[in-house]
Amino acid sequence: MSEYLDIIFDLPLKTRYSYRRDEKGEAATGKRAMVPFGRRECLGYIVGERGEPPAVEAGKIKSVRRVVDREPLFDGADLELAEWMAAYYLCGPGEALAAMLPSGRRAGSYSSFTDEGLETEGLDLSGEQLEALEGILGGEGGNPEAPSTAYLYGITGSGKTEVFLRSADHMLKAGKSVIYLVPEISLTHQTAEIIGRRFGSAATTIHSGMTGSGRLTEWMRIRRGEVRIVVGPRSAVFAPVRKLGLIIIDEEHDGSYKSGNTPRYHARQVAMHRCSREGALLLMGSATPSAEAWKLMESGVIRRFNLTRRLSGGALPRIIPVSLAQTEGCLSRELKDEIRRTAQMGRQTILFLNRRGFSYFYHCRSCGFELTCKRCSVSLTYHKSRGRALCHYCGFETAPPGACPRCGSLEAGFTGFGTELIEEEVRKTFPDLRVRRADADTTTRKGSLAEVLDVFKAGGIDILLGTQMVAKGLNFPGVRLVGVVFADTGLHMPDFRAAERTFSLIVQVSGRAGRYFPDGKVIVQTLRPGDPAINRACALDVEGFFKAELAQRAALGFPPYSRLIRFTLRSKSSEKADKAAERLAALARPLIPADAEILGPAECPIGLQNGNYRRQLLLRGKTMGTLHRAAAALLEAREREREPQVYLETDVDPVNLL
DNA sequence: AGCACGCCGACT
DNA sequence: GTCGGCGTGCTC
Repeated sequence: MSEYLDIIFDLPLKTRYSYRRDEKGEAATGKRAMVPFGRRECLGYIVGERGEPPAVEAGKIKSVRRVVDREPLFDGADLELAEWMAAYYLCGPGEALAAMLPSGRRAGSYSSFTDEGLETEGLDLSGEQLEALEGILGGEGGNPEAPSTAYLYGITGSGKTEVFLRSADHMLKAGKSVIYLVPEISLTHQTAEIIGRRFGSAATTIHSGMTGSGRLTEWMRIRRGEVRIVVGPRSAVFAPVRKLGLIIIDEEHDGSYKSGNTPRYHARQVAMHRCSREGALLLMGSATPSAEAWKLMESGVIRRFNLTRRLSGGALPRIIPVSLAQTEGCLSRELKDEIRRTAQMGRQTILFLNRRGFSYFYHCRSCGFELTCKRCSVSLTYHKSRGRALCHYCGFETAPPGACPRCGSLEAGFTGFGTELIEEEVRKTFPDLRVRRADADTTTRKGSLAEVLDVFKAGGIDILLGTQMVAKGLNFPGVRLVGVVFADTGLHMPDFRAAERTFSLIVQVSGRAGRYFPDGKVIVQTLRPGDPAINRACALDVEGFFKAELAQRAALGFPPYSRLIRFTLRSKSSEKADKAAERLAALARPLIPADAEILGPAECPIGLQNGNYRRQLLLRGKTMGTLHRAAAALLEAREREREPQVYLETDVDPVNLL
């Protein structure tokens, strides 16, 4: 009966293409097929079947080569989700579908647990935990048929995981399925192990590193309802579980929930959409929520549950901000003393270096003045080639002052820190201690990070120098001291989320110290000892931080008080990039509604990457609806006049503005 | 995104 | 005289 199949591709195309099907065939929707497309063979997704030929010349219609799958990979609900994603993230529906499916892109591989779950119950819950659990599962009016969004806000070590597990258990017992999201890399494995022990063969993990021949198999098991709890990183939000009852987002603030390539979806956004669509509960948790989540909690849209006490006897560490202003080099007297003392006690130190790279910011050694944009309140970045300081949001530029504009001191200028420098100094200062570095550069080989961490755990390292990767959720009982070498790095990023990231990083990192002893210590080195974000982090004052931060965001009109869509232009030629950016802005101007505006075009904070010159244009508006319409119209207008050798990337709700 | 078709410069 | 640059248009 249905002689034709409608197919979409993992390409930036909106169009569905119709093909004559091979045989009469059985149901094909939801399967993949190899088809001739242009002058090549492509794998496409069958999204529909039709009896009538499509409205194109009959001669153009080609035939399906072969249908690849025996069973469908996706159903109508999945397709609907893909279509929603395409509209929301301004990509092709096929691209969205490809990101959702296990075979598409690098969506990760799946592996199941074989043993039966044995540890059905964990420890007894504390009063706080119990109260939170009841509140979460009860819903506002105690109505489980109208679930909502809940947030478990609790300090590190306060037992969020156990509440997550109990919530999951509750849903499983009610016959529903659960998706449990964890940040990429470090946490996946630990959590997967716990879940595997607890729920046995009803559970599955998705880990992103491995490749397996049977990775579709687990996907199919989930679809058939044989697996009812799935643990994994952001792509696991698409797991095709039956009767979705709950999505858990652990460490909700974590940046890895936002995809770095097209479609640049945010797992939290997708989870919200899925949950409201499928009538499921969304449960997030963190010690340092994102500003977005915090605002929603304040306004009551998200129900908040607090965990305020650390379990397992560990006290919160003392967090001490230390000024670097008078320090030669990068290790303060206080930090050196404390490292020595810690080593003498036979315990360990983690020195935390946040991201390296281009933190060249204008700083006065005398009065601490820093050069920022008046309009955007982000650091101005020095541009060597032209000798100017620029704002990467609005494009404002100025000549860098020779003397400090505030106090007139000549000890002012652009400075920055590098990781190699720090490592060298640490080794020189402590020649007798065992020092190891664990960052992206030194641990590129798979398993080499795990090796370093194992050695560290076994006590074979005195000082671990690490980046983000050691900050997340890892527990090392031997650690007494955590040193944040230069807390300001994040603050100097020309990004309106700089303070939020810095704050959350310090709080998260401090959670690594003294988890099992009462004498944990954290030293936070900074050039801005008076900085409110740093001070509030040291005081673990999350409420105070967000009160100030949200007021600031509101005043400057940044998220969560507005929405953003970012367009990035890339080209080998800086002239072409500039021209394309100007052209894009010109196209955008007449399309922008009254309640929205264009920021830029400006050079991206990372203005040259891999030989590509990068420019950006931001669309900012009160609501996403009007922004979406403008952005869609802009993309359509641009399609008509192609810019050669210039690539355009679209990012809805950008998290990183680098 | 690919991939071919097509129209202008320096090479066996 | 051709090889090859990359601009532009299409893919059922």
